[in-house]
Amino acid sequence: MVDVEDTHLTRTRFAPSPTGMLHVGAVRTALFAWLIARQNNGDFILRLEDTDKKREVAGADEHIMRTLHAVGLGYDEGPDIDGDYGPYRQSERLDIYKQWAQKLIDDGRAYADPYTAADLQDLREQAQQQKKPFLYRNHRPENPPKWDGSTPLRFKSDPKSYKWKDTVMGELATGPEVIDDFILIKSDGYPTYNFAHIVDDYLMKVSHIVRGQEFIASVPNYMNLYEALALEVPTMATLPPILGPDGKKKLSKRDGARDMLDYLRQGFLPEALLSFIATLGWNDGTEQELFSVDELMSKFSLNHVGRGGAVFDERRLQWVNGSFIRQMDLDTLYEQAQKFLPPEAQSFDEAYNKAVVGALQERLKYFAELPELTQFFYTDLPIDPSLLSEHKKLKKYDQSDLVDLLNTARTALTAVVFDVDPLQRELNQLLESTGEKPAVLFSLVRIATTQAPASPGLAETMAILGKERTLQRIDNQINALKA
RNA sequence: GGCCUCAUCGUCUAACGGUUAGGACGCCAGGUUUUCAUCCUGGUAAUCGGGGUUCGAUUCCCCGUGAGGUCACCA
Repeated sequence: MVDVEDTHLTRTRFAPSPTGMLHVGAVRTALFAWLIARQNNGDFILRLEDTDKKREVAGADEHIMRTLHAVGLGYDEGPDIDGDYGPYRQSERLDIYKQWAQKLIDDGRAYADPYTAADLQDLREQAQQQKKPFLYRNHRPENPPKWDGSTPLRFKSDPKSYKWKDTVMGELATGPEVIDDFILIKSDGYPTYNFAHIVDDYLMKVSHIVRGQEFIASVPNYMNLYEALALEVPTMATLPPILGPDGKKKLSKRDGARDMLDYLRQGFLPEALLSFIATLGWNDGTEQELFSVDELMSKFSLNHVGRGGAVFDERRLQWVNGSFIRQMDLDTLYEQAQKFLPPEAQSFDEAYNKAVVGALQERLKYFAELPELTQFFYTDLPIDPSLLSEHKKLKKYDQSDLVDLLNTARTALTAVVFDVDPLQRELNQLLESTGEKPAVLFSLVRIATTQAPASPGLAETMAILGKERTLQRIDNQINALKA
């Protein structure tokens, strides 16, 4: 009995080859596939396409799995998560491909390639000289030898026109001239992507194929093979490229395509990363700019994915990440940010560190900025005379005036409870009693207590630092000024 | 070169043929009793070109132009 539920189940896959790290482009492909599966209560599969032993990079498989988990794109089946359709590494499915290849041979739809590499090279050059595209099928051998696995096995194509619908790209059409006899199994016994992914997608019951547009030119050939194998063609969604900063070429390592884990290591939030990446090509038609994972889940649609390439703009990512940081509650923020605090933070208690993180929440773009921004909370920085001498207001004051001002402030502060509100009140009081503008008085005290070019609000900063250290630092500044 | 695809501010993008072409990032200016940041206000800036179709084209069609992809025993 046919299980109707089962045949309609949405199953998507992410199928990288383990040749290196995962960058934005790959993660976006994974994200979209993951979203479709999740919104339809379906399954998301990770399949490792490790059929090119020459390009394979040791450890890349682990790296890929780690990245997906870290970024929150969990999969239901994969090399490290058992499912009913494994194994999930193509190198472990060689027998399966052989069987399907044999079926094609038996049907007269596959044959041994008798040419040497040099032969092929010659044929290609001939074609090039005639300014014609090279088609292997024009040189299809009349009596190919029986395939013994020592030579490539080729698909015997059936050239024809195709018209198909791509969920993202729309109606697509090509003529028979793009159909050719491609290699199914290489002479090393491994299948090509072109063959293996079709077999696997069928066996793994994949319903939607989401992939980059570099494959679009091959789709007609895939259709031809699906026909030869009498398989139903899954829904196809072809994503536009993610471009480098020049807005032309596809983003590459050369122009800054970074390992997704780098962003995590730098303190970008997984959810911010996903929100940003999703809007590289997709939007929900409204003016919403930021999306939680739940919102992506309910709002995402392949139909709203644009067809043109999108430039990856890291400044926008920073803004997105900062916005997510600002939305977090302090406990969650602290939990994720604490490991980015400078090493000195270890000798302070949690309440203190949490207060520091809280003070920075309004100005953080990503956590790796934390050490630099919080230095003065953890160590007494040396007096930096340039902070005063280059200050646009303070540089006009005599050192003795500054000393007087600091002394006045110091005295007033001595009697205050070091909490934000009392401190702020006292500071305001000082403004009145000294008749100074905040730009003078507050700047002076702020510089004295932090020795940093920037810091959170003065009252908040002093409250965290505490009375003892604040007064000590003011004294240090006074002494430096007197010397 | 053949084939396929794409084209709105610098960038991400919105606009079921009718809008002063909208929003966001960035940048600039001003504001929020200090700095940096946040936040608020304002400003800057785009429909690749040419033809059609239409009362009316960002939108539909054609031709250019530009860009990208592909034409592997890589995926």
